[in-house]
Amino acid sequence: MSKFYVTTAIDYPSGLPHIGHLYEKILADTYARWYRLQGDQVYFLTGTDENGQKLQKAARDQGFSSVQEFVDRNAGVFLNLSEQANISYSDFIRTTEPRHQQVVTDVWHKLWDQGDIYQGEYSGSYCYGCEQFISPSQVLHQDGKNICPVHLTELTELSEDGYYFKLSRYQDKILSHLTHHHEFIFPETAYTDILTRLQAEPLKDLPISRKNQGWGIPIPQDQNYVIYTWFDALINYYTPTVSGAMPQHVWPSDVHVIGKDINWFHSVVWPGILMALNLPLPKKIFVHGMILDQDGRKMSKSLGNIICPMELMASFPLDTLRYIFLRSVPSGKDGKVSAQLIARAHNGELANELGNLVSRVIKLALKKNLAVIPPLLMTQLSQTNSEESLALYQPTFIDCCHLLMAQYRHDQVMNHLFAEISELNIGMNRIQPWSLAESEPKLQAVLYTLIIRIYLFAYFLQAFLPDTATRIFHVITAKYPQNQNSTTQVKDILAMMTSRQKTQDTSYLPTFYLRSPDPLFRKINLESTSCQAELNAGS
RNA sequence: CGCGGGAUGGAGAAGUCUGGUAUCUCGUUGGGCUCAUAAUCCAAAGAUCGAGGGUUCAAAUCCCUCUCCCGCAACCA
Repeated sequence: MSKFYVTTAIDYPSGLPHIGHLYEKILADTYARWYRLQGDQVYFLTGTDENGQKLQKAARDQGFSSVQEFVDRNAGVFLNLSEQANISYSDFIRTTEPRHQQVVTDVWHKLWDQGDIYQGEYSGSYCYGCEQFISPSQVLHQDGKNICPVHLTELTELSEDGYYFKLSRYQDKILSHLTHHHEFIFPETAYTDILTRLQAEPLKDLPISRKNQGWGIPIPQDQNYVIYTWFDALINYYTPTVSGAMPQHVWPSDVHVIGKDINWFHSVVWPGILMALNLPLPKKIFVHGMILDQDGRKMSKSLGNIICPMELMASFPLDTLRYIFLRSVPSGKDGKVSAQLIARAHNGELANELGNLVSRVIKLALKKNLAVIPPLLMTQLSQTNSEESLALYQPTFIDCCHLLMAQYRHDQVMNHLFAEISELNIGMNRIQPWSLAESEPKLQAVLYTLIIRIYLFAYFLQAFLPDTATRIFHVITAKYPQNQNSTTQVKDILAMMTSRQKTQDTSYLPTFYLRSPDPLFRKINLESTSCQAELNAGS
């Protein structure tokens, strides 16, 4: 049994969750569920990034006297998002927790002792209004002056003492790791992006301290400073593996699921820190795309096209949202999402194709007095197979899914899975089992084939649409020849099917018990459907 | 000349590396079936593959130029 450690980025709770937060959690959750299904020991970390001056400022602006109180409240909102979305995380980390502060402090000591952290002077454009240095990329230029993008006032050129992480020392190692591990960053575009930037100019050391204004993790030997948020935030992935929440061997992580705006930190800065600590690097940085609005524009407050995840979840079943995020948004690329697109997929692909297939198969069986369907002899089953080309099972199917999941192409796995549904609908129309008499063995053979394939489909669907899978299992239950638990049984069946397909042995196949189904997906009225957020946008 | 991605039937995408009758989904139109959630199945119509030029027997695909859209640009997290 192997382990699988997946993380999301930790959310910065200065504001409310947006649709990207939900998307990222659903992605990570799907991989967690997938590997759990394979029997792996899965660790799934998500959480909140609670340090930084921006939070302190947000708390003050919103009239909170205590930053901690503000942070507690907002972290609760994000925790609630994960709960509402049924995210199967195993640990929720908050960077203000003592366990994290302890690990960060230890890391600081180690890096300081070995000379990877040093004191230096930082100079840049400082804004007294923001009480911080403004990044050169954000500074506005007007009449030869540097202007603060927030306050629109002139910036002051200042220099102050601070602490630096010697990132430059690891330039060659990072570059070498990237060139030798093409698979380190997915997708390709995110990989080349980082690589070209790394090759373009030498790495600069990273300033990792800020003036202590009463919020943040203090620098152990210098209480005048706190640790720069990014430096402590990245370490969150490592924290649970040394603070006892997870076994130590869980590190290195198998995948960090992140958005592209923070790719640099995860693909360059984080490896640098880990190299300095002499720790193995994550196996993969999975950079997902952005959720865009119907017109392909980034959602932003100024455009007024924000879709609130909570309202989305109130308007649509969770599995419908997962379906859109996992299938319609291509893995590693941007994708468009709108209430209309969601409703269309819900009614078409989910209700009409999947929901209706389950319904028509079961109702047909019940009508033919076959509420209990035992497996037939293989000669009878394979007759259906050869004459009507409706196979009991396709051996390449599973290998294909595994391969694609390992390549983080969950969207293509969804395509493969739902191709099953299409094939079964087509096969059923071709064979027309409703015209067969109850007494004909062929009827039972066709129904058995249809049902076992829906059953296996539902088994894999558990990673993607867990609620739907559960409801399919509710109407199709399987009883196995030996009394083993069903999870391992399905894996056994698959193995058996692969190895025994050409033999006559069907003794390992389960008997299916059917129950009259409620609709898996109720239709959504396209006209009346819209999210409150979209109404607000006035579109 | 900062870096990168994109432009393909009405809509959304695949194909581009490794040139060779342009594919899929939705939508539209016609037909079939009646087991099913007015569902499903079959078929048809519809694209000079962003613009221009070049290489080639042959270009969505390779080369050059241009236009438009979108990200990123490391001390904001």
